Amino acid sequence: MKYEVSGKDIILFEDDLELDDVLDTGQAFRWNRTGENAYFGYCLDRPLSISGTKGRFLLKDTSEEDFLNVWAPYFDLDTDYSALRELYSKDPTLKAACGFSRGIRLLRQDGWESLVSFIFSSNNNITRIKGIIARLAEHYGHFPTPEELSGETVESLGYLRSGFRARYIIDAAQKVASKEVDLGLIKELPYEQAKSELMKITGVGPKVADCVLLSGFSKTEAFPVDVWIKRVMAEYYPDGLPEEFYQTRGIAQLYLFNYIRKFKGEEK
DNA sequence: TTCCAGGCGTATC
DNA sequence: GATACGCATGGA
Repeated sequence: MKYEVSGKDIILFEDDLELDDVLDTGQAFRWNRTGENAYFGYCLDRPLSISGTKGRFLLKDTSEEDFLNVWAPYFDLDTDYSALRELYSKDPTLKAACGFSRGIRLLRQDGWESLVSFIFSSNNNITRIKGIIARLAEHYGHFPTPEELSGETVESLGYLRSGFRARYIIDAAQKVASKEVDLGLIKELPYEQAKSELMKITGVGPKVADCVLLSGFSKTEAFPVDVWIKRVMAEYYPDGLPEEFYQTRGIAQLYLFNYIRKFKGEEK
């Protein structure tokens, strides 16, 4: 990880990163494009303006402490994505996907924020998901805690216009606040058990659970299967993904998802 | 008007 | 355990 401190800014040097590939592809829903290769957004309640491309990035008005404690983990800067792409390139489809969007990384988000976000993602589109989460954070003046949300009702959440998902969010907040679903424990549990725990929440099925485990709990074995990935699997992997990718197949999924959606999606 | 959006819960077999 | 269907909302 290479970086320089420049006054109140951080200059980051990272070849395996493009902001459009990580902040605008449905991994996280709290980033808005402010210009070419420039975004403003949040990790929980920590704001950031970030811009740059082709190996050089500017993180504005932050501190070295926040960079090392918040943003370096968030952008997964300790993981060697060149090595991962080299591994994936043993497979022709993944090789094409890796070449298509080289700037992809896994965003390691907060577990609770990730859980809320992906519950809202169910049978929804990215624009609306972002709108719902923006209204939620604006309403509270910060990203609400499980305790705060557990006191809400379907009626009191009406302003979100989140439809049938409102009751799912309340159920999630209540179970997390009461530790019926212990997010601290989920971090420690192996993938399969962690998935079962999350699925105790109404509105969390296999796909949402995998998204949350991948993004919110760094379980890279989690492999979210949505309609797009179903198409990839049917067309390219009728016998399943090669076993050698199992441990990091969630990251492989990010490349495949972006590839099929942006590239194959045009053909429809 | 109809269809769809990074699914899930429920009923039914 | 597999399959069909409804679900709130809003954009195309």
